[in-house]
Amino acid sequence: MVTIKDVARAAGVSVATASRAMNDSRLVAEDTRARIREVATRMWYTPHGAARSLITRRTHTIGVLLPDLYGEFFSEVIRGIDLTAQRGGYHCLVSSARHDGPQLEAALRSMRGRVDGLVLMSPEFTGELSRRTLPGEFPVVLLNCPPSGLPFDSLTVANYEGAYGMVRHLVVRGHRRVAIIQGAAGNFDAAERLRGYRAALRDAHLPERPEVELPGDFTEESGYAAARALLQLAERPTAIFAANDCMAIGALSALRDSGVMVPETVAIGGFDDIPMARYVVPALTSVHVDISALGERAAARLLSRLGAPADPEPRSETHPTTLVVRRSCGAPDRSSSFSARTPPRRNVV
Amino acid sequence: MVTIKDVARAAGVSVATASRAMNDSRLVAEDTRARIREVATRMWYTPHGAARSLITRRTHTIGVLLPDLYGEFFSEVIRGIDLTAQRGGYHCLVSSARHDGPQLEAALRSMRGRVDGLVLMSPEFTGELSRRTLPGEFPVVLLNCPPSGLPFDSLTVANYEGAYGMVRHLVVRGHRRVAIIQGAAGNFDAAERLRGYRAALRDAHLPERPEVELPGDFTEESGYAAARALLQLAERPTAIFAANDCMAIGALSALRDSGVMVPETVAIGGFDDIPMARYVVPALTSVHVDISALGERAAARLLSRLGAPADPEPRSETHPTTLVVRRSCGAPDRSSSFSARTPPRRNVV
DNA sequence: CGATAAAATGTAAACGTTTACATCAGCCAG
DNA sequence: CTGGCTGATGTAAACGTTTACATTTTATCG
Repeated sequence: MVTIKDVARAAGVSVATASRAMNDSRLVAEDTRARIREVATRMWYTPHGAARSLITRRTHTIGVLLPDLYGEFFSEVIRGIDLTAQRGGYHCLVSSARHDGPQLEAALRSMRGRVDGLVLMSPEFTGELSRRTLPGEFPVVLLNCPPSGLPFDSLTVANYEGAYGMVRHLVVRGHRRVAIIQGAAGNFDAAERLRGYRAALRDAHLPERPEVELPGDFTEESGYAAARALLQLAERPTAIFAANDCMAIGALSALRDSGVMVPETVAIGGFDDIPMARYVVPALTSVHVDISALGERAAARLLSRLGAPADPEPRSETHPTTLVVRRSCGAPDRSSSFSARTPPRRNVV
Repeated sequence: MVTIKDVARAAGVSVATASRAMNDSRLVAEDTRARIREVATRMWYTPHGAARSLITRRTHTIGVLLPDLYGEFFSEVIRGIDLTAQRGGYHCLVSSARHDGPQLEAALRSMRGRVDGLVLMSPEFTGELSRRTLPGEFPVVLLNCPPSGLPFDSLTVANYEGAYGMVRHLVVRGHRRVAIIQGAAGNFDAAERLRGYRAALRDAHLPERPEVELPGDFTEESGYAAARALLQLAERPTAIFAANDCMAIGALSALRDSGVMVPETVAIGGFDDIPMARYVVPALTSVHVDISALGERAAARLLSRLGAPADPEPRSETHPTTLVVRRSCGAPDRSSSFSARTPPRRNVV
C-alpha cells in the first residue's frame, strides 16, 4: 500500500506539502503541486480513508438504515439517496434491520463512528429506545417515521392527503360504501392512510362503519383474505381502498376468483403506484409517490445539515402524492400501456 | 464523543486493558473485564471505526458497485448481499456508477481504503481499464461480468443455459420460427442469451435467420419497437424470445395494440422472471433467476476470501436458472395468481 | 542594499485505536 | 531464599492523515 509518505519522498517534499498538494490547498506553489500530483497518480496513490477521517472527523459517508430491502420501494429510495449523496461527494452505507428494539439499537451503534449522518426509515419507529443511542446533535433525517418528538429533521409521504384524495375520488364517482384494507398494525403510514380514509368519508357525510375497516399487513395475501371477508358481508361495499398496491392486487385476485367484476361491481384503489399497478388487469388506480425524489430530498436535507450544522431548528416536510386514475375504479381503458404516467422500467439484466 | 481513554480513566485502568476488555481478550481478568464493560455501556461508549480500522487494517465493510440502482433486480441483489454481510459482521457500502471508463475508475478509487473487498457488477465490464486501479491482491468478486482474465472470483447467471432452455421449450411446443429481441449491445448477459438462443435453434436443426434477431436495449420501449418490426416481416415468427422481461412486456403491448393474439398467434417468453411477469396478461413465461440468492452467494464468496486470503486460485461459478412456464407461451391458465412460484411481495409502504 | 512582508515549505503533534514489549506481582520448585 | 514461570496490567509505538506552528525562501519597498 502506497502512502502519502511514499509520495512525498518520491517527489522530494515533506508529507505536509504532499498533503496540501493533494487537497488543493492554496499554500503550495503551483509547480510543486503539479509535480506531486503527477507523482501521486503515477504511483497509484489513494488516500487511506480511515486515516483521513480519523483526523478530519469526517467520513464523507451517510448511513441509510431501512426496515427491509424487499421490493421496489427501497430500491428507489436508495437510488434517490445515492444519487444526491454522490453528487455531494458522499458515500452510502446501507443496512437493513428489523426495527424491533435491540436490533435497531445494534444497527445504530454499529454505524456510529462510520458515518457523518443518518437517513433513518422506520415506519414503526418509536423515539423511545434510541433517545440515548442517538445523541441529539448527530445529524439524522427521519424518513416516514411516526412523529417522535426527537429533535430531528423529518420527511414523510403525504399519506393522509393521498388517502383522502383517493377516497374522495371514489365517493365523487358515486360510491357510498367504501371499504378499507388497512396496513400493518403499528405502522405509521398505515395509520395515516386510515385517518385520510375516515376524514374523506366524514367530509362526504358518509357514516364510518367499523365492519368495512379490515385489518391487513401490506402483503398480497392479507389483501386477498380481506377482500374475501368483505364479500361475505351482508351489505357489500361497492369500492375498496387498499392501503397499498400489493394488498390491492391481492384483493383483485380475490374478486376475480369469486367472479366479481372490477370495476363494474366493485371498484378498487391502491397506494404507492408501484410499477406493476399499470400492468394488472384491470389496471390499478393508485396514489403515486415519487419515491426516488423522496430519497433525493432526504439526502439533500441531510447533506445541507452536514454542510452547515449551525441551524438547530428541526424541520418537517411532507412529500406530495398524485392520484393516478386507471381502470380499476372505472376510468376508461387505454389501449397502450405507454400512456400511463409512470415511466417504463429499465433493467440492466 | 467518549473515547476509550475516558472509559479507561473512569474504570481506573490503562487504555490497553480497556481495549482488551472490549475485545474479549483472554489477557484480562474476568472481574476487571466485567467492570470495564459495565462502565463502557454506562458511558455509551462506541469505538471509533476509523481509528480502529486504521490500526487493524480492516474496515469490516464490503463495497458493492452496481451499474445502476434502477428496478427490482438491484434491490434484490443488495438484499442478498447485505443479508450475508450482516451475518458475517460486515457493512455494505453501495454505490452506483455508469461503468464507462473514468466513471468506474473514479468509483473504484473512492472506495479504496474504505472497504475490505468489493462486489463488482458490471455487465459491460472490460477488464481493461482497472487492471491497475484494482491491485490483483485486493479481494473482488465479479458479478455478471464478461470474462475478463482478471484474477478474481466470478459469479454469473446461467444466461446461456437459461436462454437455451427457453428456446428449446418453444421449439418443443412446435414453434419453427422463433425470433429474439436482443439485450443491450456490448452487454455480457445479452450476448450469452443470444448465444443460448442460437444454440437451441441449431440443435433443433432450425435455420438461423438474421432478420428475426432484432436489436434491443432491455427497455420496454425497445421491446415494443422490436415486436412492431417483427409484425412487418413477410414471414412472421410464431414465437418471440425477449432477452428480458421488460422487453417481453413491451412486446406484449405491441402485439395487443396490433390485435395479435398471445399466445394463440404468437407466443412470448422473457428472462428474469421479475415479479410483474405473473401479473401481465397473459402471464409471462420467463426464466427465473433467484437474484437475492445470487447476491448471497457473491457476498459469501467475498467473505470467505476475507477470512482466509490464503487461496489464490480464482474461482468461477454459474448460478442456475429455472424455466417458469405461464400462459404467454400457451400453458394452461391458473385461476389464482398464488399458485405461481414467485413468492408474493411484501412492501412496508 | 537591508528590512520586512508574503509565500512556500518543513516539523511535529494530534486523531482513537491496537498490540508488542516491559513490568510487576504472586506462586512454586529447588 | 532465590530464580523462573505465569498471569495481569501498564507503557508506548505504531497506523496514515491533516494542520498549527516554526522555519525558510522569495518578493516588495523604502
